[in-house]
Amino acid sequence: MTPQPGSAGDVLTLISAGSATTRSDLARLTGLARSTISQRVDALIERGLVEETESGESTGGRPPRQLRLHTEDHAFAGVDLGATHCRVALMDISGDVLAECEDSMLIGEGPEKVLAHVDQRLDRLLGTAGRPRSALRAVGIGVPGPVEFATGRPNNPPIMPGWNDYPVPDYFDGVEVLVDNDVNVMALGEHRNSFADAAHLLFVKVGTGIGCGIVAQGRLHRGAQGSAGDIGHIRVSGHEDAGCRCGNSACLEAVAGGAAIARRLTELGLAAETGADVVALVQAGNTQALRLVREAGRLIGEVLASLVNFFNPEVIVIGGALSRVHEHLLAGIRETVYRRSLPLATHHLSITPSRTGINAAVLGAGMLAIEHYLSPDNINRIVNA
Amino acid sequence: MTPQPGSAGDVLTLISAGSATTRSDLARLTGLARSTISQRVDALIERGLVEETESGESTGGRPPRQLRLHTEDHAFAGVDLGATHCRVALMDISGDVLAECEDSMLIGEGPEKVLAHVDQRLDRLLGTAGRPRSALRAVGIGVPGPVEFATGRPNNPPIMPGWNDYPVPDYFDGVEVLVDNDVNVMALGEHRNSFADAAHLLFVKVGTGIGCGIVAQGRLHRGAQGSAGDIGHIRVSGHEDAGCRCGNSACLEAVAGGAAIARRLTELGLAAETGADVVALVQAGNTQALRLVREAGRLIGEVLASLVNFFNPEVIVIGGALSRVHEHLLAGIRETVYRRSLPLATHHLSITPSRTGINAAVLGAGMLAIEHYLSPDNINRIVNA
DNA sequence: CCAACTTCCGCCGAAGATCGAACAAAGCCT
DNA sequence: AGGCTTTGTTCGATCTTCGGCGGAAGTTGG
Repeated sequence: MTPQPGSAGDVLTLISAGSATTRSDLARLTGLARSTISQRVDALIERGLVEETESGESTGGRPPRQLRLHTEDHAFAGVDLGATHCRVALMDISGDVLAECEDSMLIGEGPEKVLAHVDQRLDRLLGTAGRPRSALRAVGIGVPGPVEFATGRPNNPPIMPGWNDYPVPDYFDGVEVLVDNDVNVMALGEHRNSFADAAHLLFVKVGTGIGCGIVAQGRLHRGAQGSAGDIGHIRVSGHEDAGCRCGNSACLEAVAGGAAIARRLTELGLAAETGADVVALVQAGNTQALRLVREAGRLIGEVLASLVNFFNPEVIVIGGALSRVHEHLLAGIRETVYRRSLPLATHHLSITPSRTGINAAVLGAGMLAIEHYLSPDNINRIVNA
Repeated sequence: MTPQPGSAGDVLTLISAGSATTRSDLARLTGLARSTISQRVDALIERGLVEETESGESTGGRPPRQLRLHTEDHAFAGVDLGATHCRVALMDISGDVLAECEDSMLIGEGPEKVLAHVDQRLDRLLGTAGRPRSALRAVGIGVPGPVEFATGRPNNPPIMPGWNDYPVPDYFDGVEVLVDNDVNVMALGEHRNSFADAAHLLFVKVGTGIGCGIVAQGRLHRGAQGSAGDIGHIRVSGHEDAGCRCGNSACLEAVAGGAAIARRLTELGLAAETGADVVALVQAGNTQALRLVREAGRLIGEVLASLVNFFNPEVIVIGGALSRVHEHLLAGIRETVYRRSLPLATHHLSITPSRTGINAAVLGAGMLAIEHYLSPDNINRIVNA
């Protein structure tokens, strides 16, 4: 047994969160002696996890030496797998993107083909960024379906033929792989990049379908079976005629999802198949499409009103393909939520479009990887190795 | 500054959770050396927090000395304040009830009167249990309205005139006081006493109104403004004519709460004013009442179906006055939830009546107090004092 | 019944970790 | 220039933890 750890991990957590940028900060925040802090910081610097930059501003005395995560030597990746696309971003340990790429790709081709594609892209991005493969510490992957997070196995995903129960992390070796639902990683990405102060956040993805990622107490809530946030099949009133692929009727997704709007537009004689087509029509100023999007917003708002009463989040972020026309979507959502939710819950609630936009998923997947690597347990393991 | 804490709190947490009953258990679970554990346990014993009982079963060698929380010397109280009643339970540090009492009492009489009543009852119970007032370490109070938990001030409670913003903890001195919504403490009580293994639990109280307590990751989720779980004002479809006191229509509470059922029965010519009257009619075998309760179950189930998709709990517990006729209520709830929620979410979901019944709130309020006192930070403070 | 074995637990020296004080460094202020 | 303030390092004292040893207290097997 090694003697006594000495938890350098807690110190690193404060540095990575940006709560502390100097040794003095750390001493104040942890209550430990300055000498102890220095010792721990030295250990982190020696392991290449932290670096000193030039001196900062003096506050009347000796200027403090700034500390930050050592952004060389390590790399992390976020992978966003959609039904028809694959985006990969290589990041340094602070979450900054070093290189990224996007391809169209069919997830239905099965795990081996898709993951081989991902692996190849990882190598290319590492080359672009000039880092060796050995620098890659962890990879986060968001997939369009339910996943058993602990094992990284998709759990009966409806639109991922061939992936059921496939152990994704086993495909890669020498690097830790975390797999989660795409909406969850989008919620994480948006929270960490834009709303890190919010304790409770909902990320609503409105695309072909509708899903929701939940951040509670700053952490992802996945639920008992990892199926939390599946709001696409919540019933909305007054649409009993709308059948859904899940077998029920009046599901939110079946009346307000991108596919549903496209279908309605088709019935009206307009050419629309996907959410993207709907967006194009709205951007072209088509009033029918605009009306339907706003109406979809109201329906989504009806469901969100319930969830606001139940969950009482601080922020609701609207993302996904249809959020490109978020003015109209948000108008409908806000209108309904503020009318139907309790004042106490809505008083400080803000409902905003995604700031990270199309990057929400890759960023979130990368954060999943980085936070896993920076967890105090893992860092103590590294420092005491 | 004191030298170095030495976190005895973590050890105590394991003992109080029942995860460890011997020094060896603790060494195995924490990974610390046996000698270190012994030292910490000694400190806890010296402070009167832990006691040794007689030896346990041998497993082939010297039998271990059993450890448990020292149940003398400390006392905690749980208080359940309702609109018309006051229940107080005195507990030892392990959560066992030493003495309890119940009175009718009108919360509308205002905080001074009500809290004086509570204080007097506390003294009486302490006398019954033969413990001095100084043994009382913390008190948890559940109140029928929203509370700012951090400060213990009710937040515009609709049925607690005179209590708005009243600093409840300040009324008591020499003892820590935690105030929370009654549904939250009921959820905590049910979780800790009956479903401690469940990570995510919902407690639905069906009484005059309808509310929900949320346990996520084993901890209460209160939401951003402390208003989480307010499901009584979620809209249900097909009841737009039912006006609610909140100003909206078709609220769950306005169509499925005890008061709403009573009103419907009155319209049918039956004498019923409160939820208790409804229960009496059902127990007397009245088929109209029975039908309405079952129908209320279906409406509640409709809302819960949405929440199951969203939150994915392991357990839903049904409590409150109407759960006395839970067979009929549950039938309606189960029927709807299993039909309307996704299979992945319902597969391992159990929906059960409250096991702690009328005691849920006092027990939960007491647990709130005990867990506050046993939090590692607090224990380390005590041990290093 | 006794010896060997297993498990539990306290004692103690050694190895770390942490602290606090003293000191050096590096800027600001007068 | 000299004092003040804040930062960071060095160093001995103190505290915590470790791990080995031996005694305690059972079980198992002959």
